[in-house]
Amino acid sequence: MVTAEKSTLADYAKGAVTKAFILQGAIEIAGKEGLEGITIGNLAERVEMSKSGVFAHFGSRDELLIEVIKEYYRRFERDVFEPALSLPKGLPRLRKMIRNWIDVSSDKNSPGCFFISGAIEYDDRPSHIREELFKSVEVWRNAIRRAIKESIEEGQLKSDTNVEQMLFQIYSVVLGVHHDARFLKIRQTKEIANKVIEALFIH
Amino acid sequence: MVTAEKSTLADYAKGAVTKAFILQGAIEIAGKEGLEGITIGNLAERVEMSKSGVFAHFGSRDELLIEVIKEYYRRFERDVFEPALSLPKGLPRLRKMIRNWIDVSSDKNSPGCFFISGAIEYDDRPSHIREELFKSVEVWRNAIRRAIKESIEEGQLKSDTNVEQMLFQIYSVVLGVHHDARFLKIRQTKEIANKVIEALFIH
DNA sequence: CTTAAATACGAACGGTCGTTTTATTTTTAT
DNA sequence: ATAAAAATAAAACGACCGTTCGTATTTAAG
Repeated sequence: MVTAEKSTLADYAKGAVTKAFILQGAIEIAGKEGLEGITIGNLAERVEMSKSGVFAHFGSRDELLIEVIKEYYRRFERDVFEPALSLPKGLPRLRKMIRNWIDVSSDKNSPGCFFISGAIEYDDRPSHIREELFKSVEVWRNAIRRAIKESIEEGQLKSDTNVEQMLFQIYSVVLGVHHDARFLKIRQTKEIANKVIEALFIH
Repeated sequence: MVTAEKSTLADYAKGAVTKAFILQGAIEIAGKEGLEGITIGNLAERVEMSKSGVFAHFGSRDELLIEVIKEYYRRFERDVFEPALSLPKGLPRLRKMIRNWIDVSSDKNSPGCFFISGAIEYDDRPSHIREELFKSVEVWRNAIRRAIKESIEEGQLKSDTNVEQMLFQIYSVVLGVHHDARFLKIRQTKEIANKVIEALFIH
């Protein structure tokens, strides 16, 4: 028998494939019910496995949630950050980052931005989950900081621009988008938000 | 016997006093764990009553949460809105409303703003609780709208001010305050926020 | 003072929670 | 093909969930 099939994608650990499938289900649940809405039970039901089967992949619910956050972070990087890298440093790239972020945060068919919903869920609850979330958020905030600074260096933002204040304003607008689009279900949210962002860059 | 003690505050239904005490405990729990963090069990423990004793005052957990939201709304009105009414119509009053709101949202010793945390908790979950929350938020947003319009009428804001955009910007800033102060625990959040608000009123 | 109503309690219900243990099946490597 | 290892399942655990019921206690009214 020719056993020369060495390392296709499929035989690269059957467990890893299942795990990815479970994480996908978990992200979908968290999109509707929040990270705290993920339970071993409803997740097992969604992926059509036994509770113990799901559980065995993670060892604890905390570890499961941490892996969910890590996976979400990877997707966020892929969908929001990396596509902006094809644009030139400075304002074009910063604009694209924000626009992608707004799209993710307002799209009712995506799970929403876990950085935002998670920040409220783990406001006052010290835990490993909170720490993992905090780490992801900080990486993202640093990416925005860098883009702001590059925009200043390129002469596209005023040289006396307060980076932290600009970051606060950008972050606030996206929080506003998340709120108005998802909770209040206001349709023209994106349009208003884009106007506000543009005004931010003109002054 | 002289039974002429008609209606002091104390004998005005013993049950109402207990109920208020329970709601106070519930608000404290929700401040730390969110509205969904309120359970009959942990609430009963906090107020040192039996589960059934607590339960009897409300008839269902949903009704309990709805009453929590109503009570929170009353306090919000008392602490945030009403104190601003002593200032003249227009920008002074609007400024005070926002300042009070920011104080409530950033103060780590208060339960935080349920309008904000609740909006995320009940993003995608249709329920009576969501409806009650939505109602409260809308009343508050209308109060802000009115104050913005009065500021325009008084000539303190430009006559071509877009009310909905101004509302979006104000709401976004407070969302940012909530986020940065409570999740990120940034200390100078209030200072930055106040600068941003002032900039909003100058242009 | 007596009595009816309001209030609170304790125990139990069926469920779901996260987790553990034991056993079985499926995949992988020799 | 066979043995080792990985993956999944089934069942049960104690804890807590919201809720119900019957009973005791406390309060208010006559």
